[in-house]
Amino acid sequence: MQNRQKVSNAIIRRLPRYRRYLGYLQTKGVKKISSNELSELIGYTASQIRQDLNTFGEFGQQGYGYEVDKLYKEINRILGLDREYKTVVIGVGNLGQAITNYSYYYKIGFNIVGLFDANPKIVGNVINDVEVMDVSGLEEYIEREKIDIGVICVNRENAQGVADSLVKGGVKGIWNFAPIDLVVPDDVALESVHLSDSLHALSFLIKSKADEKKD
Amino acid sequence: MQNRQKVSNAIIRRLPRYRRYLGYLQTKGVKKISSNELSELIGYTASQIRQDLNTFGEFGQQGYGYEVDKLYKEINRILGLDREYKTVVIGVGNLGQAITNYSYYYKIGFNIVGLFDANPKIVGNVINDVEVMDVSGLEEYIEREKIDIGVICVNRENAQGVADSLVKGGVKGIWNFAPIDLVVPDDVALESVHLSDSLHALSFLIKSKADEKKD
DNA sequence: TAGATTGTTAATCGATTAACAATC
DNA sequence: TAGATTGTTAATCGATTAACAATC
Repeated sequence: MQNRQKVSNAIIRRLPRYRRYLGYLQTKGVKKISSNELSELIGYTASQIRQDLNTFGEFGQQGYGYEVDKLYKEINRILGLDREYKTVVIGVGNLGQAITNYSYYYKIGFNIVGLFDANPKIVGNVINDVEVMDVSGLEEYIEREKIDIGVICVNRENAQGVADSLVKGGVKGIWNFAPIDLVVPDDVALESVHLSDSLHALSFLIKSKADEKKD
Repeated sequence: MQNRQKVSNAIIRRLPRYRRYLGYLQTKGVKKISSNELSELIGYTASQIRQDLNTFGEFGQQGYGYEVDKLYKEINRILGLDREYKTVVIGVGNLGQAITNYSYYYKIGFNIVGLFDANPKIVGNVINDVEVMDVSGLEEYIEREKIDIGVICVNRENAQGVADSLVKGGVKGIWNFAPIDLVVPDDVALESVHLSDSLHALSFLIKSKADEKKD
């Protein structure tokens, strides 16, 4: 119904940030906010904020501003956070466990119902009440349990294979932490967190700032 | 010397990706590559690749292409990966430990020399041969040991305080994993990994793809 | 009503792509 | 030399910002 014209990536990346600030305003008890006030807080121009929001509907009131509670709810709905997602994590090493615990702690609808690993020493362990299963049964499990999201925390070499199993099993989205660009069909959502890319960008920024000082 | 005109964020984000693919080509024994071939592999247009590279110098040879080894080295240099960084991690919970181990494993110059936590039960533990210190001594340690990078893995509430200590101690860059937009002076590099933002973007993408199917 | 602020169109800016001359 | 491919300028595209009419 909403996105007849595709939403640009730039807007998609700003949406979760709007959500964060609106959540913060809620805890502060703020009831209404204008695009100008929000601009000061979040750092985008007021114009951009109004443009962004109007991509999805008319949430404000002329001469008044936006109701914080209402806007927060709308953005949750736009982001698809008004429902629950059955989630599995594949690869229960350090990062996998951290993500599992993180998601467990921060979860707002991302229920980790299954854990998978290839290491027989780890299979059978229980983390946050969920038993670690052998990765060989992944595809069948995804299909049977109608899993929505797979979180890939295995190494680079095994990541594409795991992604293939997830796709065959029928997941709707993949959250990838392996340092590789996965190939998935067009109807499967893919979001990758490339930690090393991020660290290398930091390194570049450090170098740039050092160079600036030399001027 | 290099960036008289500021390098756009879009380019900065592509640089680590060039590095990844060039590293891959190296392991495959590929000696030379043209912007067209690289385009096919990495998914950027050949034109964009040439534009990006020429921001930093002339690395190719007309009529021939680019030498993989040389280009890889150049990009490492551009990214600032031709040196070592003394790094500390603050907050040794699940995520902090995962990042510590990850960095330890993937390190190419990011040496984790110090770990800090506020929890007395964790202080004194040893992880990868590094002892966990009390966060109260952070600033003094940063200054004394001339630490380059601080990795923030504490919760939202304590993140800005830790960042302030890091800045006062004199770090050059901060890698932040807390779900908050930190404020740091202009001469300190800041790179944040907002895991929940990333997960929410995934949620949005899943919803978008579901909506597309309804057409 | 007058003042404020949105929703939306128009103008600007920056990034990407195309084209081609330079040159290996 | 001829063919290939870079380096670089020009054209296009898309995203951001400015402006303002609509309206609460």
